[in-house]
Amino acid sequence: MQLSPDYKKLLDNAMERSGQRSTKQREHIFALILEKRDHPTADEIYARAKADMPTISLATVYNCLDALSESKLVRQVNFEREPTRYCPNLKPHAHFYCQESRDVIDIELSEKAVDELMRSLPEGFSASHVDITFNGKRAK
Amino acid sequence: MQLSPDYKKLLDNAMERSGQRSTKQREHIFALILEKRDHPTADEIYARAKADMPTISLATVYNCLDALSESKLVRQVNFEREPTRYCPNLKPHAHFYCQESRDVIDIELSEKAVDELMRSLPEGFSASHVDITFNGKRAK
DNA sequence: GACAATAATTAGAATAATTCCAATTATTAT
DNA sequence: ATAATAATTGGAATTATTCTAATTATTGTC
Repeated sequence: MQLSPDYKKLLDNAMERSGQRSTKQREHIFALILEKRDHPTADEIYARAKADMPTISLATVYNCLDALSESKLVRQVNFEREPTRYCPNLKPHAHFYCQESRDVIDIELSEKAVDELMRSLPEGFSASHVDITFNGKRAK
Repeated sequence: MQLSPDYKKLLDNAMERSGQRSTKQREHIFALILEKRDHPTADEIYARAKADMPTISLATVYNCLDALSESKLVRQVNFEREPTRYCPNLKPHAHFYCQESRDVIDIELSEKAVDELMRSLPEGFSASHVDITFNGKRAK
């Protein structure tokens, strides 16, 4: 699990911007999430992380995920009564949650759709981001 | 806490449709959620429920909330690392989550916005419902 | 209205997800 | 190299939710 120079720089900058440090563990977790973009939970990330970094602790995984979320390199995604999942797709997008398989799929959104949605916000509300989850089944 | 005849009928029908029974506890919980529409958690609902029904148990609260969710009388709403909250607003709407106060406010959506969003779903995906959460701050 | 069948309720134990803690180690700035 | 600060670690603690087994309520049938 190796972070490309570009992503390494992205991480370093993001950590700096948010007043946090860029550590081996944070690099490793970030690389891991970027590698297999399947919206893993903290536990799954912990399991994967230990393969290359056997001494990492679950508390550190949570800490790294917090650091990455805070600096906006990953997004937290929540589904009904499921543990939080993590997503490194930084483009505006929605999630489709398949109620059968529990798989999560990124759904691209048109600018128009996002615009129209933002227009729904009344005066006095300002949103930093909007989470959109489609719930349903994927046709076979 | 008394359910109006109309809502009582709504509950009875919904329970019947979903093959569940209409009980005192379910009525009480439903009435409670309808009364103060502030998106309470299961714990908050438990606390409120005990005022009029001191012997109700937390397990029953969860059971009632499941029954109500299953029959589509209330919606479950999830925010980042917060316990599930419950919402009795059945009209299509989004939620605004104020990151300062942790308040949740219902946001009405235009048909156009919902349409445009639904159009974003590629072939082969069919959504039964879509959850939309704006995250941000409410201007003073 | 009594009865059997079934489902819901209850209290408490169990589990799952996340956070906290105090000691150690790593990173950063000087 | 040093001091200051932040991150990591393992384990304990906490929080949210689910499970369990015994009791009670509801429903449909006679």
